[in-house]
Amino acid sequence: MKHHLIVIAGPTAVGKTALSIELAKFYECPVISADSRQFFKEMSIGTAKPTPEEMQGVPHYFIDNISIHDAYNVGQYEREAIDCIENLFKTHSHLILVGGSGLYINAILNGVDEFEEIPSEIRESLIKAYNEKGITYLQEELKQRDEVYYNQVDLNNPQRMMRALEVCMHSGKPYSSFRTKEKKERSFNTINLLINTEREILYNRINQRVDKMIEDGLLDEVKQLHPYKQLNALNTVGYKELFDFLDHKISLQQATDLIKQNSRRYAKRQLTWFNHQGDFESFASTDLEKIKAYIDIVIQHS
RNA sequence: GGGGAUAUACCAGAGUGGCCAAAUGGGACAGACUGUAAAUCUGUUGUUUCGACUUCGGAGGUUCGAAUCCUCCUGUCCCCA
Repeated sequence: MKHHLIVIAGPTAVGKTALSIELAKFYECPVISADSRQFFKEMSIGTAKPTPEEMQGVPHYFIDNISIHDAYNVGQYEREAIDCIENLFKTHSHLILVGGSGLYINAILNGVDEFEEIPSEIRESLIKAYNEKGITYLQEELKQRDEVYYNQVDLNNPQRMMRALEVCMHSGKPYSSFRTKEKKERSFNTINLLINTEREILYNRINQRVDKMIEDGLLDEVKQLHPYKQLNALNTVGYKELFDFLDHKISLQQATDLIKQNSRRYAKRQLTWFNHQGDFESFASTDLEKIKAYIDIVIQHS
């Protein structure tokens, strides 16, 4: 019988974590995280990482596995997580994948294309050139090196164009030639669940959770990380706003209001992703019994 | 009690006779997404059967034409008493 990866996706603060732990206890299996910010051991309160008490003894993978000073990316995550999953399936028939990072979940479900690691100097020189010559430089370079992708990308998005350019420059081949977008075959089945709720309820949950984070000492956590605020890992909702407070740019009240607002927007982006990029069965986070029933049916039919 | 200022779309705020359904910013809503992804980027935001129609505190007036000028009313703010 084929193994089953139960995938729990959904917007921030819907209750994915609690649900995943409930299911993990029921199926007696570990949880694998697909949350691009809970990887970092230095970030806990602001990422709503489950505490040891909340985990209730359920083993979790890809939480606290790296440092904010490490370079990390989806490709690496895919390789490591697939390894981890295949290993765990040797001793488990079910596994739970939970997280809100659409791209990372997609890497597990479908895989990302293979790219070589790009030396960081290439990116640095691109950033420098972009800062000096503006976005038209990136557009023109890209048109030269990869007209196919040039016609696909959002030409206003410097991040996307820089990534494409660094691949072109390093490999000598167009970025688009690597983008096969082929779905990878996996050795296990997946059961894709989207946890969602009414917008108003979700927003209330977000607002309350932000207040709770502040009560739980988010500001202290952020103070510790303040010296490293330029690191990419810390370009994160809940952190960047409080850095601005620590830098006397805004008040604490403004910062918490902004965290709430940016979290709401993040949630919306997540929903857009899951609604348009994947094939998920929707549930409310409180539908534990319905979810189990659904999982059973899917397993029986596989 | 006297004097002055102000009233614009969800909010802030431009516009001071026609080029105004009304700049800009914010918010909200919607979308894109393959190594920064909690990131990065985009679109819409009076109604509409897309021809038009109703808007700029309220009521009148001037004008070919008003968010813009005049009169009165209402609200808000400031100064003097």
